[in-house]
Order: sequence, then C-alpha cells, then structure tokens
Amino acid sequence: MARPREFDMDQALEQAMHAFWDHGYEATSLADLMQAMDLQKGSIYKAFGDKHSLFIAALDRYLDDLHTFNQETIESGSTPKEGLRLWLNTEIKLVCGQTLQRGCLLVNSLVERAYQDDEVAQRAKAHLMRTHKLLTKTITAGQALNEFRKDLSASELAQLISVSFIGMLAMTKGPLTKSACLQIAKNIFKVIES
Amino acid sequence: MARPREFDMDQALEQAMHAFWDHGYEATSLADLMQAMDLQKGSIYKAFGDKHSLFIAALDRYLDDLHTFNQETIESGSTPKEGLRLWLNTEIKLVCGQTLQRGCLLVNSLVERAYQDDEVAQRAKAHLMRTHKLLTKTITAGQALNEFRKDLSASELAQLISVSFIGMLAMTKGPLTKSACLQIAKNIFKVIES
DNA sequence: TTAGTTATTGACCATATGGTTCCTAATAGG
DNA sequence: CCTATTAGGAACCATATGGTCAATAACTAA
Repeated sequence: MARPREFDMDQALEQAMHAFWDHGYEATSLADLMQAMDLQKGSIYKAFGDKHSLFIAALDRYLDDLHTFNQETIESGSTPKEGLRLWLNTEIKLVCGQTLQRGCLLVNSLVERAYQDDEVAQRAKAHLMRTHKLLTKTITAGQALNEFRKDLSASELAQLISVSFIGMLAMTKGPLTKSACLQIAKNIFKVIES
Repeated sequence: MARPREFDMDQALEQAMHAFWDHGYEATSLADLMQAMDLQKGSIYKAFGDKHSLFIAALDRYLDDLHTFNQETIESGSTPKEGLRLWLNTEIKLVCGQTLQRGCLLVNSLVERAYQDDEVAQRAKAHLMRTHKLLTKTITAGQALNEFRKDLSASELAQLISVSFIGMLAMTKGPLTKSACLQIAKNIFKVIES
C-alpha cells in the first residue's frame, strides 16, 4: 500500500543496542546511532521515535534475549546445580570474552539510569524478578536433591547468587579478569552447596 | 602576595562530588556544576581545570573518604567478624538512607566510565585492591579466631564479600530496599562463617 | 602608595546536541 | 497507469555544550 521499509528493523535495533551497550545512554549521540544503524536521523525518528524510545526498545530486546538465554542454559544442565554452574560459567565467558569490556547492558543501564529514568527502573526490576524466580525454582529443585544447603531458603540463596553475579559483572568493567570470575563462581558454589 | 581565593576549595570540590554522584559524569553539565559549586565557569576552570579533571579530583576525594571510613569502621569492631558486620551494616544504612537512590560513586563511576576512561579505571582498581587487602587482613585474623570457614582462603572470602557488596550497591539503584540489603548481609555472613 | 600578582566575572566562541521538516523516491492497490 | 501512502535523506533549527579570554577587583609586599 506504500513504499516498503528498506532496512531490517530488527537488525537496526540490534545495532542501536550495541551502540548503547558500548557507550552508555548519555554518551551515545545520535551521530553514533546513525553510524551504527546505517540510517539517517529522519529514518530513525520515523521508525523508533526519539533517542529515549529507541534506548528502551533496545533494552527490551536485550532483556528478552537475555532471559531466554538464562532459561535455556539453566534447563540444559543435567541437574539443577549443573544447570546453574553452566549458566554462570557461560555468562562469564560471554561477558569477559567481548573485545571491549562493556559489561552487561542491564547492569550498565541499572547503574547509569535507573534512578533517573522510571522506564529503565521498571524494566530492570521486572527482569531481576524474573531471574530471581528462575533461580529460586532451580535452587528449590536442587535442594530437594540435596545439592544445596538448606539452612537458607532457596529464595535467599538465589538472592545471594544474583547479587554476587551482578557485582561480578560490574567489576568486569574494571579489574576483574575472566579467570578471576571463574574462580569466584566456583567459590560461590562452594558456599551454597550442602 | 595576591588576591586570595574567595571560596573554600574543599567545600566546592565536595559540592562537585555530589553533583557527579547524583547524575553521573556525562549527565552532569557545566551548568549543573556551576550551580552546585556556586561558582562561575571561569573560577572552576582556574581552580580545577576542565570537567574531567574536576571529576577525577572529586572521585579521589570520595575514595579517600571512603577508604578512611572503611578502615575505621572495621577496626572499631570488637573482633574481626564484628568489625566486618558493623562495616557492612553501616555502609548499607548510609547508601540506602540517602534521599536519592544515587548508590555509590565508586560503583557508578566504575560502571559508567571505567572502560572508556583510564584514569577512572586505574583509581577504581587501586581502591578495590586497597579494600581487598583490608578485608583479607581482617578475615585472616578472623580465621585465626575460628570466626570464618577455612576451606576457602581469606583472599577468596574477601573477594566474595567484595563482589556481593558491589552487586548490592548496584542493585540499590533499582529494586533493593534497605531491609533486603540487611538480610542479604546477614546471609553473606552465614555462608562465610565457620 | 604603588607595583605586581592572582581571583572573579561575564561576555564570547565554535561546535555538537537532539529534534523537525520538507522534498523526493518508491511502492501497492485500484 | 495513476494515486495514495509511506520511506529516505538532507537541510535546517534552537539550544546547550565544554571551553576561552579580557577586563576588573582584591590583595600583599615593598
């Protein structure tokens, strides 16, 4: 009924996501986005609205991908504990294996923007809750198999893992190396297993 | 020998620190700084150099204060374990008791800028190492008193605490409440004690 | 009192910013 | 083939940005 879009929306969004991931929200200019997405300003505005809307869309895409990844990786383990171990290790390798130490877009956005930006805060919260549920479910199953200590609830252990993991992701932007992260992950398991 | 400075350098620096703490580096404009410091641009440039130098000076001030606080609080405990507990709880109350959920300037700067800004990265690394040493020393003493588990080294336990703590600070910018933090701190102790 | 030195101020600057508009190009349905 | 509709692109805009500078004010040592 009209002229069709020449570019792939999803691919453009992914490029935008990478730009924000690389530099953060404030430090990513429209010029950066134009270059990354290979589009003119007008096209970006027509397709995605303003910079903030684009950022939210990119964040949503990231979080959806991440959640799917989390679920699938954890479930691919032979036992709950193995699933968790696999998940932690894979994620560490992914984050630390990047050419740039850009960390995790969720953590970056949470720290940079959550308290100034309700939409970001709300999404971060929702994602962390999803993840918390997933971890709690997994740990509950693991406790039933005697894989994890039981003097703390599954929810408490999950919280401990979340917090440690996010701290680790934050610290990969600074001094933490991949091998240090893997060692820490090992130790996290040591303190939560039965 | 010349006209004396009319404002208090240290107080101005503290105001700048709060501005950066509130909004982050990129989102703090010179106009914000002028207002916060109650100075004109020219005075700021003469006294502190450009925006980046000012930021680094503010960060240095923050880190020095923080390290002193860490040392004194930990040492004020009757035992190593009590010192650590006191430290964690006090820090949580400080960070969560702020009117704005602006988190911790170190964590914010680490996440927002460390990988784009060598000076920040270097300072963050140095501070984290100082803290790691302090924690390791304290835990070593605690292990000698049987306060902490010994199947992990003091350094490894310290690393676990650091990572969890930083994760907690990051998450206070989002969903984590003070009481949740205090509960987590309690659980951290549960998993590292002997 | 004066000369030398430094702080303060506000005007000024070039540029980059996010955002808008308008004209043209391309397409699908009739 | 024509027309309605939408995409693309580039010029354009107001403003905010970080940063500079020259004129003036305030002080001290001689």
